[in-house]
Amino acid sequence: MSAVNVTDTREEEAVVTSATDAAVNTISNAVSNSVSNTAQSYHHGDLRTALLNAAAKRLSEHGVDSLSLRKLAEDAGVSRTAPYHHFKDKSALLSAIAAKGFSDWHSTAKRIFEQEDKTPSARFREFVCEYVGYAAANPEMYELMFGRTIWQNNAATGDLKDVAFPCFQFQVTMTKFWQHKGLLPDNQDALRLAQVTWGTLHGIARLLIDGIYADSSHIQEMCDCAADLFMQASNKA
Amino acid sequence: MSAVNVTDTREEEAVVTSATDAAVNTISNAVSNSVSNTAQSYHHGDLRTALLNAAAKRLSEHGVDSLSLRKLAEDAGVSRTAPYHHFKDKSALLSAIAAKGFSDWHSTAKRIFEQEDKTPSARFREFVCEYVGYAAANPEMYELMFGRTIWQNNAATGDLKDVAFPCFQFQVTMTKFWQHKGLLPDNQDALRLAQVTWGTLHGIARLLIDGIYADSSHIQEMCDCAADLFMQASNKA
DNA sequence: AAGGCTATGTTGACGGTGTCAAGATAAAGT
DNA sequence: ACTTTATCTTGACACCGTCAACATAGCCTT
Repeated sequence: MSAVNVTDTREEEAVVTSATDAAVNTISNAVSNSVSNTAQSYHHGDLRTALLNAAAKRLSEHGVDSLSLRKLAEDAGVSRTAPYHHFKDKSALLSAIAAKGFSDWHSTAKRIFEQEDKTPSARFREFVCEYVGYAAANPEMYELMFGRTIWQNNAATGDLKDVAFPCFQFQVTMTKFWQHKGLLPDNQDALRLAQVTWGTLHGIARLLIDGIYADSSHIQEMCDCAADLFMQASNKA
Repeated sequence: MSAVNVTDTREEEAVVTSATDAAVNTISNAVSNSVSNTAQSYHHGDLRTALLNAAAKRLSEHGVDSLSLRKLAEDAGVSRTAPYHHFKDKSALLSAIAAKGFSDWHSTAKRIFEQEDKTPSARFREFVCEYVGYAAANPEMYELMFGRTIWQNNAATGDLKDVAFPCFQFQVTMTKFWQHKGLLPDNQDALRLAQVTWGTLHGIARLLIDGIYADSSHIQEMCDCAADLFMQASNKA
């Protein structure tokens, strides 16, 4: 890799190596960053989104635990502390990724919910399957979105809350609709019911993701069982 | 604390400090370890359980994220790598703590389930509340037991699985009983139903612990709602 | 009892992490 | 043109898990 003769001082060697890395990474930036193709020397241009992209990639490929600011900085061809000019700390960066996840899921949920050509019952069932399916298909993203990493100690960013809360609210909206349509019992408070139904999906998703006493070959059956259970409950009320 | 004059070599200072710590911790060991009360110089005596105790304490007080082998070793008055003679790695130590948690919970579940003087319905409701209550009261332990830290990549120790699986199995046993008593729908496979009911409790617990759109002041209502839902479902079947 | 085996404890070292402080550079506003 | 501000840099610090090599002490065999 390096043609530099080995010196006895480690500092010099380190400097040379890092300079080489920087050059390599600048090239890879030009390739992956479809915007600018001339090598930018000092300022990156759009480091924030570059970091988020690199993070999303690493997240899906190597899991949330392998996300380090240093690696992301290296991916973006930038020094280790550069990210701090765009994110307060690691948690803030993770929050930003999760925010995109919530935004995406919110859209998906809306799309499913608003399919006028299907019966409410069919949509309800589809929603259940899609929810658990999304979690099982994107375990790392799901883990990040709903894991304690982001939410513990009220560490969630304001930005994150702004995106996540409407997503939660939508769950209540749907619950009310399903209650109205007789798919869910009408004798329960909508908020509580939303928490419980969502809790069920969340719980199933986590048991699947963590591989605790449930495996992905039974997703369909578990979803059907859950949907049946809820819809059966409505017949009594 | 130390009357030793400050020397210019850090190594000496470090040695002195660690020796002092060892003495202090030996005393505290004698207090908490009811077995031996004479100061042991080199060998700890029962480091394994001392580590587990220290871990349990740190876990409940400062959370699972603050658990480091180095701190635990220091708590036990022992050098940083000593724990490796009792646990393969950090994950193994965490597994051992979680195993105790499963064992404890298994006992609690059994006790609730086997109260002959109460109706099955009352016991079911109590079980739901106790489950969520336990999780909310011991969030860090619950997080450790059911979090991905231990289970990801099939990293769970054989010992852990040996304790956890009977715990899971018991959930199925109870489910069958409740189905038989007409508290849960009889037209569903017991395993699936166990996964779904447990998933519900698990999901509610996690939403509460992580503070996601649910807070602990509504535990009772949420548990009642969940119990109602399940029991209502049985009336149709 | 002597000697060796094994369990247990020790320091040293390595590579990894998040984060702060202080300085360098370039862009943007005056 | 000068200054301010945003961005990026290296240096440093305190942690972390873990391996390797060595020290000690208890136990077991002869």
